[in-house]
Amino acid sequence: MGRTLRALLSAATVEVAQSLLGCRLIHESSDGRTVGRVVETEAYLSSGDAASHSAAGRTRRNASMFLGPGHAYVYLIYGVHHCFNVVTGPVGIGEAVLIRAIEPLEGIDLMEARRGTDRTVQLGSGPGKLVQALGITPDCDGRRLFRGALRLLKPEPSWTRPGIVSGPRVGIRKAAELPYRYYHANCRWRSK
DNA sequence: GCAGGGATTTTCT
DNA sequence: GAAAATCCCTGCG
Repeated sequence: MGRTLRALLSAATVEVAQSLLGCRLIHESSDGRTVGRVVETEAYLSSGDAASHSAAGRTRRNASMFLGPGHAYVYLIYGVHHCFNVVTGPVGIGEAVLIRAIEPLEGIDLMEARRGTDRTVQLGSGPGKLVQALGITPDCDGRRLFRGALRLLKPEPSWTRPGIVSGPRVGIRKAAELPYRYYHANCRWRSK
């Protein structure tokens, strides 16, 4: 047996960002069940990372980043969209992995209805898009991801991981040179 | 196909 | 006042 999900999420954040690739993100809502496979992530650290929301300390908005491994951090971006992160690092430290893209696996009809498109490739190819497709809402912020309506699962044992590529993070100016974005090579589901 | 701009809230300077 | 871990629509070719 490999590591438990709990152990996997307790590793160093840049390692978790890579281990999360291939994991499944499941949301059971009153509308139905949707499942996506994580294919693109970004790590945000607690020190030496000016782009991290935790860089200036704890605020009401980023409080969930400090709750410890396996919590959800959901925040509003550009006043319009929400982004979903998996909190990492010890309690009180303030690190997280932004989920930037998923491959739709189950509940694709529901995802298309939520997104208002029948273009399956665009259901999860961006951090705001996947939040909308999975029906993740701000009240998911701070919740634990090991059980409950919104949860993470490790990849199926039969699943084989494609090669992992890293590069600069997207949409930031500070610390933009740090190669903390990870994604599967040759993956049609990642963001553009 | 690609560039440009609007939406709209929180945070920091 | 401006930037921000974004997305979508428009106009133009």
